[in-house]
Amino acid sequence: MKTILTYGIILAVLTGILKFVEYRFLVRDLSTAFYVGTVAAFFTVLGIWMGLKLTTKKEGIQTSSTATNTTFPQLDVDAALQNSGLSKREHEVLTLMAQGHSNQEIADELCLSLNTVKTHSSNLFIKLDVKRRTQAVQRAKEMGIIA
Amino acid sequence: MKTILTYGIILAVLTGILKFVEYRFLVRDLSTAFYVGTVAAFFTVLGIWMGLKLTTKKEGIQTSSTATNTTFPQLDVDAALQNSGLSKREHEVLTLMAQGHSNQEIADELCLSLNTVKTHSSNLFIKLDVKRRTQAVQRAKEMGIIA
DNA sequence: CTCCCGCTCACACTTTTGGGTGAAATCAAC
DNA sequence: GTTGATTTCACCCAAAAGTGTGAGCGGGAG
Repeated sequence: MKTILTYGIILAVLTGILKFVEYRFLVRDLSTAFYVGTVAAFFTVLGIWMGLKLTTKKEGIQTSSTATNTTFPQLDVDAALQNSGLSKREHEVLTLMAQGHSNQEIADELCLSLNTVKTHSSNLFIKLDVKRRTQAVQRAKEMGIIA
Repeated sequence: MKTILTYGIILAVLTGILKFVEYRFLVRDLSTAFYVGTVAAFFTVLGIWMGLKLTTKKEGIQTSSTATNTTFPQLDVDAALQNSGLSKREHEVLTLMAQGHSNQEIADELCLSLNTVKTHSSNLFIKLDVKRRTQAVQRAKEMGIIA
């Protein structure tokens, strides 16, 4: 969540830099091909970097469907949440649950009470129609709603 | 190897498209900002896609064991058990554990006492260096010792 | 504005899980 | 024949997990 926001800010800053470079381009009359190629290469590298960061960051946020991605990863996450029938918080709990964390650890990482985590887990168990957390992880992986 | 070549070809094709778009840009006199922004966004998405493809390569670890052997099937099983460091019973408990069963259910299916299942699970936790059953399932799947 | 839903938390309770110790039988190996 | 690993089980205890109820709060829909 916070990371995506960070990437958004970085992207905005880079767009600003782009404008500046563009200004210099118009003034100094550089080669158009060179300029565009540089921009393309730069943003390709940026994209690769973002991809690396998003995939290696504790598995917490996954795009999960690379083929249909046309804009930004968070839209994919939202779509995954909606078709899973789970709320945002429940999905977060489930994700950490699948990483082998205890309820207490989940509570600490999400800054919640242990009771709240229990409530979320109970609710998502009902929604996933399971009785234990191991089954929930299994089901979630089958449905592709977690990494 | 082949993937890198594929990406190179894709990149070359996209560069060609870029040239074409550039030509259209010079002819039709579109907005420079819009054009550059489009290129930047496009290559950012491309980069993210490449990053995802390049990083999510080694997920599919095969368990093998079943299809290859034609003479002595037990050798495969024994080999899997040995390189996992688990005993036969511990592996059975782990397998059922990964299927989301409770200790009581495992005890029923293996015709064991609940205490025995607990003993086996505790021992396999130590051998897998984990503290919870969810982590054990995770680790076991990483090691490819269960389905 | 009211109602519903999601998020939060508490409290009490049961079940499950995990840790520790001990111990008996078996079986293979040295 | 002793040793070590495995399998089996018991008992107790603590922690974690799960269930049920109730309740306050904030946002979005009607």
